[in-house]
Amino acid sequence: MSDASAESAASSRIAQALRDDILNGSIAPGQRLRQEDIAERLGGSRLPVREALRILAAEGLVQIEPNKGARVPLLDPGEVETLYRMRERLEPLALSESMANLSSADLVEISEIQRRIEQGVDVREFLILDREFHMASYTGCSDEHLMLSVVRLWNSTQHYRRAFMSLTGSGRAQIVNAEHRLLIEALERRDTEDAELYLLGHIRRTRKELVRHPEIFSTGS
Amino acid sequence: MSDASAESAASSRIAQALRDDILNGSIAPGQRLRQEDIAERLGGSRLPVREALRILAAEGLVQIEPNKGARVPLLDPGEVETLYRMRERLEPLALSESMANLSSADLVEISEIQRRIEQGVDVREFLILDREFHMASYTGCSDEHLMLSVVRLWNSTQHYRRAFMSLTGSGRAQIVNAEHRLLIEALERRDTEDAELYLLGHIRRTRKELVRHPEIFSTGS
DNA sequence: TATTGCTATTTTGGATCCATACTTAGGGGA
DNA sequence: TCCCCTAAGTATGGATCCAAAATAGCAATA
Repeated sequence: MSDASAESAASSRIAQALRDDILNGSIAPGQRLRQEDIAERLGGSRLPVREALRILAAEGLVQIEPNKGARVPLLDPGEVETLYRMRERLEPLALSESMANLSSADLVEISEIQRRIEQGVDVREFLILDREFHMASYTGCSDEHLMLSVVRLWNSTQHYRRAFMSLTGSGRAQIVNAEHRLLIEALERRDTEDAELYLLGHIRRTRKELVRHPEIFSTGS
Repeated sequence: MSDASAESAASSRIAQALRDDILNGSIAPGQRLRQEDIAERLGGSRLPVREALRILAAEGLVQIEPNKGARVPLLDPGEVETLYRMRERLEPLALSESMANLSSADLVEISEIQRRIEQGVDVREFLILDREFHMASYTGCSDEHLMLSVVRLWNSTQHYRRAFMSLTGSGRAQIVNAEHRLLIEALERRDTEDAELYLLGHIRRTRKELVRHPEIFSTGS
């Protein structure tokens, strides 16, 4: 996951390590990130750690308060709901920008990811594959600003997606699979309008499910 | 513009100074930002300058390449068009989130800004007032993520807005004023649907005008 | 016993110095 | 004359040290 990019810069390497830790749940929201601890744990001095924290702050993965240090943001239900509303608006745009450039090989890969989702239903695995599925559908979108915004939204909500899945199990798998299948079919028909609509519905339904489970947001650790 | 915020942190102070310079056009897109120059010009050592550049990179005002330093991004027409499409999707959302919390005093202030726009039509002044107008309409939106995204979009496109206005003059002032008036009237009626629609149309029409003037993007400096 | 104020420790912010990578100018060869 | 290669110069990345701010703990008083 990390050896593909040029591993030269120390700050990038540290940022990548912290990013992984935050996204896979090793570092929980609300947790404070002390510069010296990170420097000792990941190697290097405190300076590249500070740069790394700035990089992550730009991605919305940590927030920095002057003289108080960095911590993983702890979001309330309203904030997550707004982040999902932003996804509803931006991701259909990313999809429409992507569709014209999607090769048939891309479509095959998307279908392959969905096939794997329908086989193994481990929560941890689902989170990874579901993200891969949607990101694969955006591979044709070459605009960096737009894709960075989309990634930011996924990053910021990753923890609450995992909390939701861990809580409810994979009971909603059938619905998700149906939505993904409809999306794939629209992509194969090259129907931008339908694809945007299915994607909007998919995200919106997920948002409504999330807000019905406020217990996700209890600081239970 | 800058003495209101707490002037304590050096990196924040430097970031604010650079932000002003970039947004008002003193530093042009494509221009390289040498750390030592900035440190000497604004006071302090190179370290807070590096932090400041990271802050600005998070806002999309500069881009940092490893071992190659920071420069103001030089966008092509396609990128600006996509940024405007993002605005079309996100800003109506920010407006709808804002409207429920807009006081009548807020509405008065918005009208006051528009009144000033219709009086003085200097290009530099228009850019400031137009931005104030729209930001004032979002004051009721308390979501930081959403507002940060909106500000990022305005920042990234600021230079091209100025280039467009400088080129075409204020010939389109009548259309802009009409659109602003329609928006204000919808806000006063507390009609979220209409307000979103007017705002979408306003941004979309601006986008179409921008893409009709590719000469804005010629690197004429 | 609870609260408030002071002190000591921890942690972040900033400055200076060194190493490394890029840039550019100059010279040599085809 | 043009291109490429080399080397000097310049700019960024990183480490260590020092200063300032915040946090936590302790004590004293109401």
